[in-house]
Amino acid sequence: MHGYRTHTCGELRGEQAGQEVRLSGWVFRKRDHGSLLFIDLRDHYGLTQVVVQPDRSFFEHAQSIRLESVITVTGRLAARSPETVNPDMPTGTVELVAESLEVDSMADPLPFHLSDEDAPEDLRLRYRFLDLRRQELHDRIVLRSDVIHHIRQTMREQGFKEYQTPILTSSSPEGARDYLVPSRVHPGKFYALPQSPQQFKQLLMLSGFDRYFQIAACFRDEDARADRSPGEHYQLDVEMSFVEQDDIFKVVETVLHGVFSKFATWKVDAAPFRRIPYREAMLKYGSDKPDLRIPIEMVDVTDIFRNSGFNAFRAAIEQKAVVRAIPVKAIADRPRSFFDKLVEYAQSIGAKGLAYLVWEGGVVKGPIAKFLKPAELEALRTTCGMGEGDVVFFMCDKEGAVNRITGDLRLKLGRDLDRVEPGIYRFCWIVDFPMYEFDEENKQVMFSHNPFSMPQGGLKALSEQDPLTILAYQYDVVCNGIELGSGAIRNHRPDIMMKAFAIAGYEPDAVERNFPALLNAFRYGAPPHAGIAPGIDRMVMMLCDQSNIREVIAFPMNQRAQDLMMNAPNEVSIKQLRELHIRLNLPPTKEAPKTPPAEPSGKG
RNA sequence: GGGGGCGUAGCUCAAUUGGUUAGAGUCCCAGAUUGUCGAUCUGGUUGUUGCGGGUUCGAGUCCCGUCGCUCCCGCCA
Repeated sequence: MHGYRTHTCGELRGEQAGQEVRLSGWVFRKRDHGSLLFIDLRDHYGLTQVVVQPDRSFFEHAQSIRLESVITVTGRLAARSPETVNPDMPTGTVELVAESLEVDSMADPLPFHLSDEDAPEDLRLRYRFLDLRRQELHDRIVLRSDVIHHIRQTMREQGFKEYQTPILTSSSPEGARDYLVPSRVHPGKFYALPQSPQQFKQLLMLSGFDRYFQIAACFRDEDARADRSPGEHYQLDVEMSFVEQDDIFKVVETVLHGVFSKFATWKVDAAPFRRIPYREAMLKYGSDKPDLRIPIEMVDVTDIFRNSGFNAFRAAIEQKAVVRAIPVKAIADRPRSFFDKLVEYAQSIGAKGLAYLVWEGGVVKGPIAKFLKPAELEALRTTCGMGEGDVVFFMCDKEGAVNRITGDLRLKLGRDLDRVEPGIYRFCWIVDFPMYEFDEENKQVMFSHNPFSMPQGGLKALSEQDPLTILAYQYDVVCNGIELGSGAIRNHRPDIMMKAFAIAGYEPDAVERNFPALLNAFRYGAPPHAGIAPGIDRMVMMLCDQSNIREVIAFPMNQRAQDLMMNAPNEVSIKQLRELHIRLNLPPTKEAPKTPPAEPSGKG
């Protein structure tokens, strides 16, 4: 007989009754009847009830075993009598009658209950190895593994091969903050962890590999959010040669539709996913990652208000403000407090105000109705599709502010009115992103996305158009209001790239210096290529219907980018620092600002 | 860097308007208990109310500061 187990804790059924079996696992629950002891034994696969009879020599020892200790039990598998069957357990028709019992590892009392959902998160993170024993989290990590496996399989089936790329590479000036790794051999020089394998995957295309994918670790030193883990995250990194945008879309639609259909119970939008130009998304949804489950679409009504009697809007429009309508069906019967609170909320997120009109009882009511002529009201009614009982809210401000605030209000209305379509994943592509945007802070034109994207119209557009009107072959895939991934048709022409960077204020030698490999490679025969990188963590998060990304990562860092279990980051020895030619220059600590800075030591 | 929320026993929570010695469940410890499956019953231990200061006759409660966690903004080509 095997030393630890003949079966797992999840597989025994009535058919094996009478057999001699051995199980190993954790003591999940104990029910001590004094002259009879039940132990629910748990492993990765399930739960099996062990019975210890009072005449066994190890009975008292078994009574004293603490929860979560690891034991090995040998005995005869017995069918339970009908009245003692537990229909809630897959193994509920049998139990293991212990003939011998070995404690492999006695557990200390736990810092929190494994059954308890509400343990404080810092405690869960510090004892993540315990937290991971909890069924829900355990299942999510298993699901993550299954999702990744399925993705690899689907990509292989579509003709892709997985290639690895370096983790220690060089820092590049664009994008997020880099994680840096000092070089011992080259004093004063640093490696950077890749923010993504962007340049490597493009180089693989230049090397002729044609169809690349990788479940790639990406490292960005940026602050966390609920859906953004600090430190590292994983992407399904994809790159293809000799393709057009639609080829990328088709591959991604196959993967995403496949994964979401296989692993989720919700319905999934059929491919091809809806395509929405960036400008249209910003107007209709106030966002470049619209939640299409909410049946509210904004409408531009600037022209109707341009010459109206509502002076507040008219004056603002003269100062280049726009007016957007948020039409909402069937809420005229809401109490006054509903509207007051919404106005208050709008102001709290930066709105100057929130006007609205109510179509009720055959007339138009609301704070601004008296300023508008019948023809203007009629125009608003038809433009916004208003009927009896409907309400339209108006927001007037500069376009950026209007988009941000109406986009926020749309999400809030959808949630508060319970109008988010349940049980479905609504996918879309956002396409035609602008190539550049104007950076108000530095008063200059900058890339709005990936600088390696191909501008629509190529060199001609770069030479002749106002940069802010140039679109890029740049696209995002979005699901239920969450950006799952971003990609682009790459710019494989050095001449176009130099021009594109020049517009964003980069001298040619600066471009050469920052991207030497890629630019150089482009001069030796570069295939047109394109790619994308959907986020794995976010995918799994959505499949589990979790709002926090830490819930789908086995060993996540906390919001301040600390691993509380491993105590990372931590101090290193002076010897290590000396080898790296590094001397610390620490800021004064906050607790004791008056004490002089400690000797730059870093012991540990 | 900025804003919001939270912080009471190992864990989950309670504590009237600022008013007695801060309670309950769970865990843990001891005992009882032969069919439970969140077993049950009896008894017991467990507190710098995050920390520091202030107001007050009196602070878990009010005020100020600070620390920690978290959500958001900035940031995330």
